[in-house]
Amino acid sequence: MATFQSLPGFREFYPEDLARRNHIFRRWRQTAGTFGFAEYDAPVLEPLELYKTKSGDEIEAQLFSFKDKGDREVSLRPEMTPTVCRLVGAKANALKRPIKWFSIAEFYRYERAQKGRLRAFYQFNADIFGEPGPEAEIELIALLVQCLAGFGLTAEDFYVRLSDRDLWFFYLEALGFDDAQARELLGAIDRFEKMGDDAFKGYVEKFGGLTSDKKDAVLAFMKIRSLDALSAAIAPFAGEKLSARLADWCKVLDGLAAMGLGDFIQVDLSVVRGLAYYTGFVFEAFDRKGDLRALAGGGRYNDLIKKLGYPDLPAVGFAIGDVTTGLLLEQRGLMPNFVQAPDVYCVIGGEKERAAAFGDIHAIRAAGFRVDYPLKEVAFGKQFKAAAESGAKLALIYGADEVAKGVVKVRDLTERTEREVARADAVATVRDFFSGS
RNA sequence: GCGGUCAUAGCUCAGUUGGUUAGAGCACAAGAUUGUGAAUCUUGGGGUCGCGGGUUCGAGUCCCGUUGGCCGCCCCA
Repeated sequence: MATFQSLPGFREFYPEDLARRNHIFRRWRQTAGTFGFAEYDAPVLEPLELYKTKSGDEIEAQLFSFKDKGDREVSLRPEMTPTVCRLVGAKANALKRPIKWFSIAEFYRYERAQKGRLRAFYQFNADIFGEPGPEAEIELIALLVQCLAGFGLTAEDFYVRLSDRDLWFFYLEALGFDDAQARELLGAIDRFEKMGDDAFKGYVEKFGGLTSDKKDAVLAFMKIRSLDALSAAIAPFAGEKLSARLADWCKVLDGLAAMGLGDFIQVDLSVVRGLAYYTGFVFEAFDRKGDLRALAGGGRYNDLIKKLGYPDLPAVGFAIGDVTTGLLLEQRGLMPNFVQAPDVYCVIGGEKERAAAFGDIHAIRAAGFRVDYPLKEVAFGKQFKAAAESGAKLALIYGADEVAKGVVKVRDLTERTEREVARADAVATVRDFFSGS
């Protein structure tokens, strides 16, 4: 038994695992490119203060934080948002708007690992800065959908729940709650799906009770699942603010529908997101079966960049995790089986023939084809077996007879046919074979 | 941080009321087989039975602790 293990919640990527990870990353990167997002990267290690400023001192319990040799308080990054806010904030006045950026990076959180949730994981992050209108939400939610649909997932497999913290605050204010009460209630709503009525215990303890008619009003708002129901619910409090907000909602839903993505979107006011810094639209992606935790989450955070000490810059963004995405793709049979098959496998008679084969092997590789061959002298029978098992389409046979004649035997491993070609034509023969197939 | 549950070969697992030197299949390697394909047969390497302690003449098996995995709670950027 091995003496050393990887740390809890950390993964090791054997070649097959890395092939799956790369498949996910490749699709994300390609999709973000088609949406006109530019890729960036940033340090893995950051000053601890960056996260405390953004999320409060309590966050330290969830961080991989420590003191470095220069006595600096540092932390491995638990998320990208503060970092990207710094990058954008530092050059806020020099960057062309809208700023559309994405990254694929590893993050670290000191928490108990569970299904779909590890201590080290990758996220695709996408953000739009400098656009206060709902057009940014359309663009980002469309990107989110395509980052999952690109794997072959459909509206049967996952959906995006869309909600709005601004509307919640308007509504709760109209019901007579102050700001502190409203924030506590949003926390309760966030937990309600899991805990039921117990979710309101914290509020009752803090503010000494919740009348049943007000609680019913909150629950009713939370159960809203359509735009019609939403506009009906806020109609009694109609005002300029609310009608403008409703217009934003129409814009987002109409825009996504015009892109053909209507089936992926579900109005769902029970989504509020745990974090306090979200300021408007918030959204989360889930699998339809509902046996996985969230696939992705995001929303608008217009005040955060200013809070970190930079110019006032509106922002909206989301992140998709690699763990849950991978689980869903496995569940739906959408994770391809990756085999590292060579294009060509060389069968080599003996040490004398090896030199001749080496010349061709290198030339064919230089021409861009994947070539493999046995490193040691092996019986012919074994080599043919190895050639078949390798998954190569073509075998090149360098036996004593062929080398003496100045030819190489080319065997089509699928058709089980073979012919001899002049050694000088070996590269051209391989190229022709693969350009024709 | 809390609770439940599990841990035997690279993988899946068997291992009797505690009893000799811990097994099988798959995988890997060698041979049968020095010129043609996923077969077959033979053979081999691989285990401090997660780790530490205890009970016992004797522990993979029973007890305690610990580490790790999985599931749930807290949290979820």
